[in-house]
Amino acid sequence: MNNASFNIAAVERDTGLSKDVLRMWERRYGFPLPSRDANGERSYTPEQVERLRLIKRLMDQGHRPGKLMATSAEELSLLAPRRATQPGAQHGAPAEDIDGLIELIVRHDGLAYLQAMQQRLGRRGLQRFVQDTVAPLAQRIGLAWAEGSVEVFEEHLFTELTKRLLRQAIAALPGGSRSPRILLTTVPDEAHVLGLLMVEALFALEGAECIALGTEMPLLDIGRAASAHRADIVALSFSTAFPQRQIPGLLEQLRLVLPPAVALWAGGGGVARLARRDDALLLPTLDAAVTALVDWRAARVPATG
Amino acid sequence: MNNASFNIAAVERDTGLSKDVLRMWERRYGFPLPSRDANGERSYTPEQVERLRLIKRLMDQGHRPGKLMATSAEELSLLAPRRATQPGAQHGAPAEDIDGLIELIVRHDGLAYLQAMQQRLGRRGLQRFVQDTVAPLAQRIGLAWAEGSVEVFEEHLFTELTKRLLRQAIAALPGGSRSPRILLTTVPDEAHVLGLLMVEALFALEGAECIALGTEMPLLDIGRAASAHRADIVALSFSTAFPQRQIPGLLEQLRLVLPPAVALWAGGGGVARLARRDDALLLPTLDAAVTALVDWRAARVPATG
DNA sequence: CCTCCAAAATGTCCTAGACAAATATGCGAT
DNA sequence: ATCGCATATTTGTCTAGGACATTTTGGAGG
Repeated sequence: MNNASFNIAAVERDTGLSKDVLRMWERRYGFPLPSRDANGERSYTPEQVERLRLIKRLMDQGHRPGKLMATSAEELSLLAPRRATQPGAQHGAPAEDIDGLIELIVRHDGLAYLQAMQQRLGRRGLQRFVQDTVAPLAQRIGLAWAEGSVEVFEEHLFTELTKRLLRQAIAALPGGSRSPRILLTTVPDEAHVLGLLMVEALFALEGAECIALGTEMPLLDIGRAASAHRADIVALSFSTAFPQRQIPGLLEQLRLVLPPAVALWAGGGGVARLARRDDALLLPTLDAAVTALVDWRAARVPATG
Repeated sequence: MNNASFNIAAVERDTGLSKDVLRMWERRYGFPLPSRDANGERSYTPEQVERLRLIKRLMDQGHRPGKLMATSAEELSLLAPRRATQPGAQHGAPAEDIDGLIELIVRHDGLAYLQAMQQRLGRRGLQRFVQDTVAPLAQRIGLAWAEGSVEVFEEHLFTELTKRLLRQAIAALPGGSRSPRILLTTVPDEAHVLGLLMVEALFALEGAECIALGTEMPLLDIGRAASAHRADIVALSFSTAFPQRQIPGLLEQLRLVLPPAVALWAGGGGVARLARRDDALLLPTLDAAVTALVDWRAARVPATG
């Protein structure tokens, strides 16, 4: 029923592992060992792709490839997340509430999920909704995906529905027109948008002027956009899934293409473990982001006129 | 002011040209010829990156790299789009109206754009708004980008604002619950979502049950999502920017992982030049998509009960 | 228990060759 | 002249294996 075969480009597409890595693993660990097609090119089975996706998931949790390659399929599926959940930021809704929402997602009941969320939003107001419900929910879904208890398409469904909720809520706010003017986006290869939306909601609640440019903006274009929109601040979001090692280089490079007067803020779970820097302000939590906005305003002599 | 340098990975990120291609061009055409850093690794200047982006843009319009490499910067910037605008689908709003909307975008006046669009939506209704305004506007922006008269970040702004409008309009519709159940998504590397939203709006207007899963779903997950949601149809969208040569292989492969009873529809400008196939229904226009939905319903014996 | 250093593990870059697929070109026939 | 077809060229992607910077682990010594 499922005798598809994958060439190396298709495997790269579906696993996110580069061709270089796939070939290197084959050389070093003997896995995956694809058969060859008529042209002598690698041809992977769906089972190999499946195993690679599992391995990728476990690696994102801190496991090392060398060990994983030597592990049998059954043992792999038993491996729990290695890195402890950071216990911070657990204020907010009780865990059962969040679990109930996740339950609706994995039952694929989008309608019920939307209704439940709508209700929470109405009851708590946007600010607390974002901080108490959306943020922990997103974190929990990410964790559940890492454990394997939530499928990729279920995470996509969650993201899509939640995006819609937040966008609607933001649209309902009076358009912020107080300074600062904040440009929101992500770098290429960072497609996660929820973090950006959460912070946009909070900034908009504070009356800041948010310019949301979606995700995956090339660095040179971020620089141009900042100039064109006369932004005071460029705010980037990095999810925990984004390769951390790349972030310092990206910030450094972006700083070089950005007008010096424009502040560079980087937020999201991806920057939590990074060291403080001169060229960018790191905002690992939503609270930190709001504080930064307040501080920014305080630092400016209020032009009362 | 802008003395950043790009390693080959950064160039790949920002231009979309693979490392293989960059090295091959260097070997064959002598451009780009990056300097080397202390480790002997390629180091590109911002000017080279800029020129590569221009070349990529022109190639997407049908120019050949061999010619472009030999052309001077000034000559390059004069090159017009080579492929004629497909003159079809030009019914709808008069060109000046559309140009006016684009004018608002390149002035970076998001608020005015939203208001103008909101007004059009109210006046014409969602269906005509999508077909007469959003579709030609998207096409025109794509063309303008290809010409170089619209920047990447301006296109992002347009997409972002228009997405919000369409999402809001769709959310305001009564949730469709008539069959068929249609799962909407795109394949990995296809991040364009506007086409998907336009067709979602039209399908939702017809009362179909749309399950939007966002973009870039790995093929294996599309198969699982279709089963989990008991979808009747999987609808994919391919923008004109998506490499056409890859589409047939993707459809073939997806067909293999999809339950046989599930129909596979592929729409968007990317499929316009493709030959008819057995394994998937090609829907190059929005009209074709709506027709396909009507036909699908007609083909089923209406369960009147 | 902590700190520091060596060793191992890992990813990314490198060169250079081969070849299939897409596209252009030229030729003969209508 | 124009159409169709065969040949030539152009182009992208794959292959192999080597090198090395960086990160992580593990052990020795304080």
